Amino acid sequence: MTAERLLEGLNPTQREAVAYGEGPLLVLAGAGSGKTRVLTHRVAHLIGRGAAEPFEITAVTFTNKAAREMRERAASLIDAGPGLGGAFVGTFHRWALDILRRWPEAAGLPRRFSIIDSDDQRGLMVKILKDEGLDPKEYPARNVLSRISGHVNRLESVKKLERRTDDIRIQVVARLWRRYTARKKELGAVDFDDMLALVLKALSSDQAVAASVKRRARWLLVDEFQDTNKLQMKLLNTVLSETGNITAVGDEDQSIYRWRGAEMDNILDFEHSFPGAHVVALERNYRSTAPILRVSGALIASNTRRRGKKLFTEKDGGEPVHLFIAPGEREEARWVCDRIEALQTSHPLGEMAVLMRTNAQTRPFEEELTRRQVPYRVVGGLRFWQRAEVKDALAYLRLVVRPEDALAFERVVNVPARGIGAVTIDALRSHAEAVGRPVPIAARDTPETLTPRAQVALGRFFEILDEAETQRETMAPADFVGWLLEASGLLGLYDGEEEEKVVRRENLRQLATAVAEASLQGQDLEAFLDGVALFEDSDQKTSADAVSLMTLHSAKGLEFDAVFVAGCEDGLLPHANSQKDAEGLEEERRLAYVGMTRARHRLALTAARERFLFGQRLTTRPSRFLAEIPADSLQDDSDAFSQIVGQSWGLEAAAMVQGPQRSFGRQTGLGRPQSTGSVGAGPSQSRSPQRSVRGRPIAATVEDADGKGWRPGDRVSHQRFGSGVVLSCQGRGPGLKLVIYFDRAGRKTLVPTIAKLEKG
DNA sequence: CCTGTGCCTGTTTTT
DNA sequence: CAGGCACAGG
Repeated sequence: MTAERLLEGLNPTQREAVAYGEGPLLVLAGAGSGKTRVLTHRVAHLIGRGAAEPFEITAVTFTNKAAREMRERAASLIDAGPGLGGAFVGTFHRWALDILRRWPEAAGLPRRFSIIDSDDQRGLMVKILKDEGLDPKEYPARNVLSRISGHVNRLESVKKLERRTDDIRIQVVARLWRRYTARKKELGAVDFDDMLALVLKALSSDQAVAASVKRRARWLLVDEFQDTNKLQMKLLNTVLSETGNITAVGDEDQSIYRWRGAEMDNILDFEHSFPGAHVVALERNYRSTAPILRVSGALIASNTRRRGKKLFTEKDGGEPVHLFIAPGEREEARWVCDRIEALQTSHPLGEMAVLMRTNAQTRPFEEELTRRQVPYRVVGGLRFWQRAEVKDALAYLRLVVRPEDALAFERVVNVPARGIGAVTIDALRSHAEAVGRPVPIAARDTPETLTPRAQVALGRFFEILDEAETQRETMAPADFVGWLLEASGLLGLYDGEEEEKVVRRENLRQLATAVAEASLQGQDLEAFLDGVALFEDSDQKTSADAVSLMTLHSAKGLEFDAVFVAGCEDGLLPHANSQKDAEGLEEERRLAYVGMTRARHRLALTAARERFLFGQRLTTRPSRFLAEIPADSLQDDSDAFSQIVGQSWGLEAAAMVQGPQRSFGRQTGLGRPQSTGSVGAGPSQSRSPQRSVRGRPIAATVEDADGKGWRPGDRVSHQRFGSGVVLSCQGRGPGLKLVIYFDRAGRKTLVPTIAKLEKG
């Protein structure tokens, strides 16, 4: 397409962004303002007007989904085929991995290195903790790892940490960090953070590498800029050309990865970091109706950390945003499904989505949709590649590709069970250490310290691997995978007709299919495994006509005709773990905003007054976000009872969410007060609505030292932690401890008399 | 050395 | 409710 044609059909601000010349450019792209359009057109326009050769363009995104879309759309504009004439369009991690695979030695990596996922990371850290004799409760592996990750992403060194001699815990983390780094080096493995950090290392240690990468990044484009962290920012700065041709596209209102190190300052202070930067704001929204924009705009206006922009639409009219407050999560799902079925006549199922804060929330929706035989798909969630049987199969493949892969070896040397247990593995490890070689290589010596039985078993295992090596030469990749699944005995593990086994066999079959597809696209096994490590989904076009269920995080960048944001309850959205500081709360608000702005025509917000949490039925409270939306912008579809209740539960109550909160039964006078001062299972308890737990025994009341009765489900308030709900009671009398889930502070265990707990 | 059972605890979001 | 983990028995 010619350069002029590319500007046609764009609005003035879009055109300005697309046609802008050299130097830093920040495009503030509100939700639905044509961000991808601008990005892809800019890529095409750079080439079309002769400013750039395709291979001088590097465009990075955060998700594979976004990368794929950008690639496809750009390809259709520049008619250079799917290869984009050599332009790089992909995720940060793919970009990094390409560099590391090409120049591993510049980054200090072995020629063949492997990538470890978060499970592997955890496994390594657990071992290190054991080794150090540390209490895993005091130093949870995941926690330690996320702290390390935070340091890496903030460009902080171990040395800096070690200087913090005032804090023993920090010292411990520093030591663990060192050991973790050393362990990865031994294994020839890199984690996600390493990928980016090591590219930085390669760029600074090797001028030739730096020159090559920089040449290809002469025009640098960055999507979702609001989610970049310090490390990524440094990386961008390092490869940036002298003319500073960076195009950053983003929206601070959609920054949702603070927990992963995202620095909103990168977008808020862009002009400061890149002097002379040109800023274009895209505020015209093409996606949503006016009511949807009004509601989402009202919500996000409560945030303080923003540059501030106001989206507008030229579209008139539109369905009002609906609100539905259900008695429980089953009813919530039922209502949503009613709506979905009603909308089905005018919208394809693929254009509808139910969005929620946590993955666990999909359950009732899946059940309800299944019952009604409405096709759905869960996006993200328990990932295909993360399933145990798939990871086992991948471990075999990794061993074939990289025989020295110790992690893969240890994972499957005894899968299926061959009589190689912990004792044998330990012996192999010490032997490996003695000869100074990786475990899987050293294990070939079949050391005599092993029991005869283990020696034989190990021999058989290596026979399989050896044969695999020969088979691989003669077979097509997919056939080879099929053969390996059979020969390894993995498939045999799931013989039988039980549901679970059938599913697992099916998953393994799908893996083989994925390999076949990859090889059709010219990928060999190595490339396939890399793609898997980066979570690149093999299912290219999930155009299936099915309702989408997914988290708010996964929904970013997508759009649907109809969107349901479910679980608008305090502690869930905003999530209890993110309410400790104002920053966390603002991010939750952005998350809700992202969800709402996915909708084109219809948006509904739903909540449940009771919900299963920690295996118990608990009374919930409304999301404070509901109170931040003008009531006249919402159409309350709750049933008559819920509407009365909703007045206090849903809207007014949310407004006073900071203060002490009474349970809904009391406020409305529809239920009886909950066991105030009364002890034992009196009649009042079984009559109040939230007590009637579906077919489950009603928890007994337990007295504290003052004779006050407590039991699971009671709402309580605490001076510091605010309000919450009792999960369980331990002991009685003076020794009574209550496990409480606080809406804001999360889970705590308290002695009621000491903590001065109050009811309500 | 493997497997099964029962207890316990923890539950956010993802490249 | 679920997954992880420790322990006991085969």
